[in-house]
Amino acid sequence: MIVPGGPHRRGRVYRRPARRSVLFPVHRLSTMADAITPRAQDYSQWYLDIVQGARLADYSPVRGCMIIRPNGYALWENMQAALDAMFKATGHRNAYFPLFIPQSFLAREAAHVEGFAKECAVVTHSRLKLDEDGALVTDPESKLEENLVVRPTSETIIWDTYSKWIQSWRDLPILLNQWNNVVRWEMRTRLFLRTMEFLWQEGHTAHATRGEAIEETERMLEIYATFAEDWMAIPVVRGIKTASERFAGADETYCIEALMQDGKALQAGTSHFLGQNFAKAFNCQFQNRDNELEYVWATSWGVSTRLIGALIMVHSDDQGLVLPPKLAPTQAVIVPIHRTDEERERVVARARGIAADLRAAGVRVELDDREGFRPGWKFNEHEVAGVPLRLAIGPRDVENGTIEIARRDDRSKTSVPQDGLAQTVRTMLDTVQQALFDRALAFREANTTDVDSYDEFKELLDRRGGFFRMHWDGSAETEARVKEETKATIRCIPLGAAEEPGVDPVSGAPSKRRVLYARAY
RNA sequence: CGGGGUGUAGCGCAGCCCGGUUAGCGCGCCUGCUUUGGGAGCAGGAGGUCGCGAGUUCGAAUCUCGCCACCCCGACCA
Repeated sequence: MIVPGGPHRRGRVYRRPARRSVLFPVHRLSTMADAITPRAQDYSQWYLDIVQGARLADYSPVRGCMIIRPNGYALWENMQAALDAMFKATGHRNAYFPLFIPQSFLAREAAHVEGFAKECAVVTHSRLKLDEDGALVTDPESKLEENLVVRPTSETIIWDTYSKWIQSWRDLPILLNQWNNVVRWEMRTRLFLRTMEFLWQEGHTAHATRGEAIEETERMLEIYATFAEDWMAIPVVRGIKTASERFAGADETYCIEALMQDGKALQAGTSHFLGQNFAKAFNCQFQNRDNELEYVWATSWGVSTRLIGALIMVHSDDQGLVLPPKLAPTQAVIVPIHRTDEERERVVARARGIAADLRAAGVRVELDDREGFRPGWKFNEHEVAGVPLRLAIGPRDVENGTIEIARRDDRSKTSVPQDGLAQTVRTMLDTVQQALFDRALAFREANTTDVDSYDEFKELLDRRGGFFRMHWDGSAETEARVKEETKATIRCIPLGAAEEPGVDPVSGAPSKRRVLYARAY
């Protein structure tokens, strides 16, 4: 409802829950006002503290939506740049399709309707008016002929369009991508991981053959996996979803799954082989070389700002955010240290020179010469923000030709010569990037367990979580039973795993292979 | 939608039981001085429709009723 005479704003949405001071007394020292809740104490609060502390996002006046702050958006821009280059390198072009979709479009593909109907924002009117009491209300006169749905994804409007664009095999393939926002009306939301509106990219391709479409689906999955591992430093399992976890309207859903530090899985990207489902729903046919009419084969694939959530949950620690250098908006920050004005002048002059050298060498560097903040305060701020390297330079360093480099990931400090610094920094950034991946991989391996007994599975799942490789008989019933009893789901059937006949420990039925189980976000 | 809780300064809270001047405290913010190699100290200052609306009362943050919002737990999910 709209409150007359003022903006509709009543207190904050998503009030930060009170710290559990009864269970965990938090000694809030005056100097530690923004302390991050330890990860081991309360993982959810730790996550929220990092998002707030690193200024990645803020809450919105609308429940379930978020404001992405400059630090968070810069991260997203770096992700976009890397992914976009990979999409272009594989022949894709960007385009833009509208936010609003005629409601009737959603109804065309049966599985699609079922999957999305319950979470659509619907536009029914086109204007507001003031009523007798001066309150702003929707004008009943402006009711739309047909409701518009705010896109939860764009398959329908895209396939309506493709059906107009495609007549001949010569029109294929169509390889498009779009960077946009979508809305899914979620019950429970969490910053970055699940919000009602989110930013993502959605690729939509049209192909003449089934084989070509499957090849595309797999190619894009591999791009996502490469991006996750090489850029985000997050090891992922490539796999195929079971029927129950499949995208609404897909014949096959491929995914990459990552393991978070609390032992829960996160789906980090999906690539769908849509078969001819949307082509049939939107009557999209082409004439092949033999002059026959055929339905077009489709794929779609996407990753979202949820990746930022993954980044946080895989690498960060109790000091705050930890970012992989390749995606960090600022890769190195220089903090000058000085007492007197004279010292300040000399130190900052040297720091400027160093910053220029680093910048020339392609390092994203920031010189933090703000006045009114003490070095220790700056150290902390950049640490919470996840800047991979911190360079501290004081009067002694200026004299000695040295500089102190502190690594964010392992918090080690070393003093190095200013000579050849650009090379030193670049090498260290590479080292950090690799170290983050290695650490995440070691964690995942230590938390991936082969289990052959349902009891052992349940016990380990409760005790420490992680990925479980367990035999599955392939039935939806067994899958549903495990979900019901343990809240764990089959994250995927890993690709490229050797067939390994065995027995499903849940049902006792024979199984062809192990699948990956976990509790998931 | 069911169960539990909370609304007091930008943030975190006290005050409410037992009504009584100008509603406090910490952090943050502003100004000045001293500081500056790991979250500084002192002094001064700004900042409030006590969620909203009725009622009781000489008097309501405090008592009563109604409403609203949000949080947590459950059913859906990139």
